[in-house]
Amino acid sequence: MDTKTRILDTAERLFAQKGFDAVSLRNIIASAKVNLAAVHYHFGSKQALVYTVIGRRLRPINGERITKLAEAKANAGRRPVKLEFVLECLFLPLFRVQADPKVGPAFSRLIGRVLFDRNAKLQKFMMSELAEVIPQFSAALDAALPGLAKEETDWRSHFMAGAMAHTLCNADLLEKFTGTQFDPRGFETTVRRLIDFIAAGFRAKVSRPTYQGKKK
Amino acid sequence: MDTKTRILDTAERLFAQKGFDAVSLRNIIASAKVNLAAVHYHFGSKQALVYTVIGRRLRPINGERITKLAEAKANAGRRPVKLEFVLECLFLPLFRVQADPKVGPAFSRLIGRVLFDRNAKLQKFMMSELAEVIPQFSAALDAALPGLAKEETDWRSHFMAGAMAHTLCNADLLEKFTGTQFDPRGFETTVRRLIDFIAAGFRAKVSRPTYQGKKK
DNA sequence: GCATATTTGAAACAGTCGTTTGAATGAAAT
DNA sequence: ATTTCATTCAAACGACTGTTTCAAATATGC
Repeated sequence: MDTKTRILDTAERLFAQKGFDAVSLRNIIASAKVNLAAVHYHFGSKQALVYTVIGRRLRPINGERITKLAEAKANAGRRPVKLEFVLECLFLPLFRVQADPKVGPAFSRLIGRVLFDRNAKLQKFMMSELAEVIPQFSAALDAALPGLAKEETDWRSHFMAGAMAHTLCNADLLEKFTGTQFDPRGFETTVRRLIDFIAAGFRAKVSRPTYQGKKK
Repeated sequence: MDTKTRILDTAERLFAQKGFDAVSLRNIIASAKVNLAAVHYHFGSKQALVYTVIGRRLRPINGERITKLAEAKANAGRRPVKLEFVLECLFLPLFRVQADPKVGPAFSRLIGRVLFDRNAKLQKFMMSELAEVIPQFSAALDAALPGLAKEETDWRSHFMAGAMAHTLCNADLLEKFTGTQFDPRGFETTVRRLIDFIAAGFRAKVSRPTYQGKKK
């Protein structure tokens, strides 16, 4: 395996375990058994390495998400895609990499971590990576939830993002807090549980609606 | 104000903004206008400072959570406490500090951040701080959800934790992703929205139950 | 084979990190 | 007034950070 991908794979693994800031380039090159300068030669900077690590996996995932949603739209005809199907298009491509032996559970952790990372540049990068996905799925959710105020849909999408990110990168905490153990191979079950939960949350009755006039 | 609390307040604010690792002691002492050695004099180490920052706010919150749950139990008599009330006991004490002018939105961000921080020692500290809260609320949730398998309850608690943490510490992302803006004073509305969503999620029908024999 | 790129290598760069030291200060107690 | 204690201060410690430099090694094209 060439130096470049050895760096990428090792960085992915270590970043997923400890986070971007906690892992130094020297940690990576020691584990990957390459020279320190190789990182800057191939990637230019640590920041660029981070982007590359994220991008090479996230781009295909986001592509698959959009393809699947387009298929679902085509199958649904004029009717909106059912909420559960929208969520499946969003979750399955992402969680499937957990079971991919070439990738393993490392990357999905990493993605969850990015969502919670407070780094202006990293957030900007992530936003640009999601530039297609967000509006498409946001529209699909709105269509699947007729009658729900946009503000409520937005908040519930926010809750969804939190549940998803937490499930992705802190699966080990489930065991720690509750004793129930996590099986990364059974990602279909995880996604099924997540969809059950999130879909019901989206469909929940708004108990005390916000006064409409408050919105500016 | 004395040096010790000035350090604590400043550290809390900066930690909430950028995270524990991203903020150096020199950042803190510069902003707090105290001497560098004062941190080690009063707290011993950065790690101990982190624990103190978290503990001084989290302890009262967890106390209030348990008190409120005990009250709700007393009011409910022999019947289990309604799910929404359990969630309210869990969320309200935590989200209320957002509106406290003495505390501000900084700390709630910080708590959300801790949940997602991958630091073995910090996680251990957090577990010890939640040693009372977790089993009590776990039992209350189980009681409020008769018939739901423990494994499902655990997973849904996990989803809840993610949604809660994300809402606490990444409220600004809501605006970034959706355009809907966040008002920290309206924490009751936020909690109401969160409870609507989470309660419905907990009550969702299990679409394809896991084969019981699989559990080892 | 030789010249030309491309890729690696060891070493050093300037900077920041948490922590420690020991002297200077302040207030309180005798 | 003097001793005693708690607190503050400037300075330095060694270790680590991302990045750069430039020579050595390797591969590529002719």
